[in-house]
Amino acid sequence: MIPAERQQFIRSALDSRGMVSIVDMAGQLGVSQMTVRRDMQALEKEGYATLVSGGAQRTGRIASELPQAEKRRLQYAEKVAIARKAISMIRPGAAIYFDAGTTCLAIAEAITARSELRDSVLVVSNDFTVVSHLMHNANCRLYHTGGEVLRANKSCVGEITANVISRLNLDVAFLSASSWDAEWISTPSEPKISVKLAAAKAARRSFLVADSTKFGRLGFFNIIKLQELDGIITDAGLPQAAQVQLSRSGVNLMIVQPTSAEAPINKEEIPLL
Amino acid sequence: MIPAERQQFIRSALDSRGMVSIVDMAGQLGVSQMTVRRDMQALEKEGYATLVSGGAQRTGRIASELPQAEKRRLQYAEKVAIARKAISMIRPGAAIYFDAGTTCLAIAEAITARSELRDSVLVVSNDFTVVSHLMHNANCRLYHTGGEVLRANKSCVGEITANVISRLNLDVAFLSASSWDAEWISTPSEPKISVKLAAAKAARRSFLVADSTKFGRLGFFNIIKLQELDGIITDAGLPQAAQVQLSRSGVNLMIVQPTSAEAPINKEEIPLL
DNA sequence: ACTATATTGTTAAAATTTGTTAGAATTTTT
DNA sequence: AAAAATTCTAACAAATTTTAACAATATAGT
Repeated sequence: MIPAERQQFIRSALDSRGMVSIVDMAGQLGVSQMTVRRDMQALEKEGYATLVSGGAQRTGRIASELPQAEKRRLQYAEKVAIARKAISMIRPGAAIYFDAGTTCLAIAEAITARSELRDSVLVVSNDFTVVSHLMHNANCRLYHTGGEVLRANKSCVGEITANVISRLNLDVAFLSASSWDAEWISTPSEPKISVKLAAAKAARRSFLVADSTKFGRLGFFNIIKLQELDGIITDAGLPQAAQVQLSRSGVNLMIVQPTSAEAPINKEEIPLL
Repeated sequence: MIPAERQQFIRSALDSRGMVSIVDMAGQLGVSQMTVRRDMQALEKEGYATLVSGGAQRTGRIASELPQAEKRRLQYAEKVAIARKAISMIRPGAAIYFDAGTTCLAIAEAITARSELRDSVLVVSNDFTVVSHLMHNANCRLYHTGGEVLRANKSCVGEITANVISRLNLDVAFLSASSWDAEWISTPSEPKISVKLAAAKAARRSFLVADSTKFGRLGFFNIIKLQELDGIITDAGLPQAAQVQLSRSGVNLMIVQPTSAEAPINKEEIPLL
């Protein structure tokens, strides 16, 4: 990966998140923090970002749009850690399905940081944000599932979506979930069921990727049993009791530790009048 | 492999990725890094790229974003006029297909300006920009066709796309074209053929919407005869001879007059997210 | 076939980029 | 306010990339 590429990655992260930390970028890009710092200095010189303690901030944006609290709520660090683990399941040239959601988006972003994967994989997704990201930041073969557009999710669901997926042969599918417990992945939304089922069936291996805050929540419809998946990737926030119970019931539980610190600390924002 | 061929390979890699590394290209092309470097120097001399550490970067535009925005400004008044006419073919509650392209985007924009249509119609499209616009600015039922993502167009094409469309019942389809003449709509891109054919077949009525500058251009593949469509909506720039010839051959030709009011002012960018 | 010209590969030194460290400065916690 | 943790700076070593010169190979013209 050449310097210009790395800086482009930081620019794109900056665009979608407003600010990024040095530790985070260094982890995702696999380079030293010093290198990231120097890249950010370059971005500052060209006026794209300004350095703040621990990272950089996109210029011409009000920080209160993406405050620290928001980021915590989104469990960003956990998602990056989950993404890092998920990436290790992917070999160059693999055919991958990404379910809708920010966790899967984090995996897609991680892919674009790896030049050996970025252009060799084949990606299918029902999520517009994921497809958009890969459309701009990778050169892999890329498919959208199509289907009925769900505005809230920026994704597609329903029979058409499931039908398209069911005709594919995939190496690995990453499923997201807004609710899961010791036994099931569930959802409140009926048309998502067939989509996730189709993806799990179409892929040789499928994994649930979901941060621990989603655990214990209950959707009205049960989708698939955890045992039927090839693994669950989640963070260490999962209660000890649940970890034991899941492991015992034969689930391949992968717990990741969010190493990279959170976003750079926000200096007090001066409200412009 | 001759030098010109190699440089073309690098050019196209540069087109789709914005930047490429020397090591990458040397590996893919099976030549020494020095040779790739010299090729890139040649590309730099002709102004196609600039050398950066470790590789080369496409000059000008950032990651293929300008072409789309640029296109949008082209023939803008004509497209708005065409859109106005197209809108008159749509009744509230209609099921509509929009082909890819800025002309169809203009129609979609026109729909969101009509409250009696905006939330009652059902829209299907293979264009991400069209879907994104309606996702944000309307509340209608909305479907994306899915399929293989064509980065240059921000749209989907291919067998999957055509197959999804073929299972629909549509009231009206608006087809775009980058090239058409007195007899045929044509395209240089093979996977677009089946998509347009499927849309024309799935819809009770289908129209070609294309500004007159596209007339007389020739794509390698002929797609569909103009007589098979229910109408052509184009602007008054179409040569008089062509107008006569088309009308005589039984084509329902609709000529619109772009008003000067529709000046191509800085139209805001549609967020693709 | 033979020479002239252009293209490609190889190498070594120069320049740049990157990683590592240790101490200074800053921010956060106690 | 002091202590602890983190982040920044600067300097140097290590790795990579660039440059430039030359040898090897290919191509074109006579």
